[in-house]
Amino acid sequence: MPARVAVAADQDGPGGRLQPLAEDGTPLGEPVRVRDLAAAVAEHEAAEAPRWVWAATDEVYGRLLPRLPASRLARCHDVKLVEPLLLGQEDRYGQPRSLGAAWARLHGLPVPADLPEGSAASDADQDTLFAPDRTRLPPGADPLQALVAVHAEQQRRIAATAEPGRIRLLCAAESAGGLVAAEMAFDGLPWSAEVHDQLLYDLLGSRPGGGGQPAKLASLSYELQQALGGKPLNPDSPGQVLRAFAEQGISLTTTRNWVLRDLDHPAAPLLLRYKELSRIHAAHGWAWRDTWARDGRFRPEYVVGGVVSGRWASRGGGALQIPRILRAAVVADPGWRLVVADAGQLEPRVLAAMSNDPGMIRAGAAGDLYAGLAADAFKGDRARAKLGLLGAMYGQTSGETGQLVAVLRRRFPQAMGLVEAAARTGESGGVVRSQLGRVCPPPSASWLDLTEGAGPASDTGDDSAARDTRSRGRFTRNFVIQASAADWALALIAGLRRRLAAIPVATDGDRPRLVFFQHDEVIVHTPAQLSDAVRTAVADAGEEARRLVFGATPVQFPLDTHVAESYLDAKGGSDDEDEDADG
DNA sequence: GTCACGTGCGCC
DNA sequence: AAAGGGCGCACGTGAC
Repeated sequence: MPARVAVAADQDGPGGRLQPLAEDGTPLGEPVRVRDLAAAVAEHEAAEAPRWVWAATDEVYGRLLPRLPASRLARCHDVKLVEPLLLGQEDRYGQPRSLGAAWARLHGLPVPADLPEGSAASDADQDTLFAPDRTRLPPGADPLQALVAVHAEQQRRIAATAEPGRIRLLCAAESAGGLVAAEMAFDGLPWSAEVHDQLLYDLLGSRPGGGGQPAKLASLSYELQQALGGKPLNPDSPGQVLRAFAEQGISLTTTRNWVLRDLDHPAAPLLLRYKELSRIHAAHGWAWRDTWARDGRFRPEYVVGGVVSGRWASRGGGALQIPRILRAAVVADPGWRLVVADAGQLEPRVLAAMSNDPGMIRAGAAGDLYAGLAADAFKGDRARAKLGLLGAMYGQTSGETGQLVAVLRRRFPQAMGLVEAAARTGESGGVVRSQLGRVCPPPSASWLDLTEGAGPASDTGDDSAARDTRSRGRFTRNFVIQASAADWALALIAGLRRRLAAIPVATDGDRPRLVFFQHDEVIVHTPAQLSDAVRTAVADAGEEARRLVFGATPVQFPLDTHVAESYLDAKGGSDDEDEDADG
């Protein structure tokens, strides 16, 4: 029985070719041509559940999904997701990642650039040197043979890394993320047009015809204009707003919210309200829904590995920035529930686990890590403890927060030592890694030019070289935490996906589905009667992720899990998810 | 008209 | 007090 099977779909039509492989990528027998690729894949899956090997999950699996049984596929190896992880291991960061690029490198041929993500391949691919699909193979190359060769090479490269076990896990987790992303795009997030409409009506008034301005915005805009002297004013133009305030004798340098909140002038609250509503109208209004949330599902596109830290990015619809107020529109189907789980205080817990700092471990053991920190070092002032710790992880050094960081440095030397070592590595031009070994990008050539000889210790002032150096330090400081949190989250969704698939269901259509993932939070859409099974799956997956990524750490990564009909209800009224631990 | 950029704000 | 990391998106602005 093959451990793996490589898949190449035909350019058009439902057929394709399969090549059984040994675990190390060696072909077992001859490739098999099939007329119905989805049926053949489903048959293999039922028989032996191999790890599927393909050029890119979003394309191959995305096309198979509609024709696969509801049980879908368990595991894959995504060559295009794995390639940049391995390039990072080999000090070759940033090279093109397509199958064609990897194949060209393997053969010492000119390497094709990656196509811009999201563009239709046929549009962007004006040159005729490479395939019209996104594999970027030259026309002479056989896609299946190229896939088999590149995959075997990737397996060899994984084995050649310093810690093959970790990198193998990282590659598997990233590939599993590809499966999840494709399925979430396919299944969509349940979205109630009725609730969304009601929200928009309450906030903005009736939907304007012809894309005009909603009534509430028009009247706010008029009131604002009157409050600022009565001259015509576009509230969306920061320049005009600043000039209008100046004419009222108020000198501002920016119109940011935090400035306006402290401003004692009748125009300030009007402008704040205008900004709030106009943003909802522009970013998540009727036009947004027409485009992204049709037929009861919000279907964004997720970009696995779209952030260098391993976080996902999204393309279109702002999937990872759904405003809190609109979460009321995320509503389960009748008879179904949303199981919403978020990992509270994930990043400080990651820091505690990575650094093994005894004080931080103690602080987290009681449940609320910030409160524990506060009891230990800030006379119980939780807000200051939280501010200080976030400052330490983000690189804040100035102002009051800088002093809080100094307190933390004395009380939690191991934890602070870890982030500060990461910062120093970055400042001196080095790279840092996540817990599973994801490598951060090296500094750019221009960074090296600019900062040459201008080490942070030799700061002569606030010249741009020193600023760039510090900025690089903040980036690497944060990278070790953010990227390791992403490691954990990927392991979480991979394990959760596997457990959800194992939950027995009455009928095929009634399966729990992972429908949302946002850095440290997941939503599962499930038949109501399976809610408890899903809760268990979430908790078990979190525990498994902890063990896989952090080994024997005593640090817990508790998942705050709620079952509800709407996302808003599940999240409660807290305006700070870190505070959820309080109640 | 398109494009790149800056501003500002949503999320983590 | 406003020199904290990572994103995506809409808008205004200025260059072409």
